[in-house]
Amino acid sequence: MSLTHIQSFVAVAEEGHVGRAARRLHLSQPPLSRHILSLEDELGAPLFERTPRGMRLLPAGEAFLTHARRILAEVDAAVHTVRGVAAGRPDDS
Amino acid sequence: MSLTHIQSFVAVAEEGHVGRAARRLHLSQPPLSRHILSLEDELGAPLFERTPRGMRLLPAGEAFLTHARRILAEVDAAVHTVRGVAAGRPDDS
DNA sequence: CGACATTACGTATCTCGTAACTATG
DNA sequence: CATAGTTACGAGATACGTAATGTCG
Repeated sequence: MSLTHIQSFVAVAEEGHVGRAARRLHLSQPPLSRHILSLEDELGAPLFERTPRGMRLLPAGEAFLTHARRILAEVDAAVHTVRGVAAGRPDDS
Repeated sequence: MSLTHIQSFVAVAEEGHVGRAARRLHLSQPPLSRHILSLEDELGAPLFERTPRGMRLLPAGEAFLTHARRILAEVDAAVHTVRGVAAGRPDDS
């Protein structure tokens, strides 16, 4: 599992379509589709239901989405905190 | 930044040596050293002070360590939650 | 057949490990 | 000169994009 896969998952969950999420991420559909499949494979469970209209979150996907957002937010916070501390600002982690 | 880099950082922070952390991660020194350098490059600030005895955390590194542990714990929680939900257990995220 | 996702496949990029190098007490 | 980290470099693994292939209403 990589941060890239997690970002891809969040984009697909929010857009409901692989194609639309791909445009948002400046990526083509196939790699993005592979990110999701690889994530599902690694977790051992499907996260989306495939419909002719696109991708709909399954309960496992909803659960993962909550954590995924927290992970990405934490990464962001880490970056900002380190830059702040390195610049001499007090640590607000 | 990747989860691998973050795991590498935590191992080096905890061991205080690249070489020892590399053994713990079943990796050789050079890739591990590169993970740290690449992290520092991406964050725009050094995280460790290099001493003849090994690596000592700088304040920016201490700040990053807190977040890094939180990120890895959150990833772990995500995996367990998804597996639980997929197995029909209620979501305790 | 239209609107999607997925698979095939070749190329570019990344990442590893071995070996060589650098630095410091 | 011993002990640490870093840089060079070639080989194997990854990940991209284009094109082809499902799949389902």
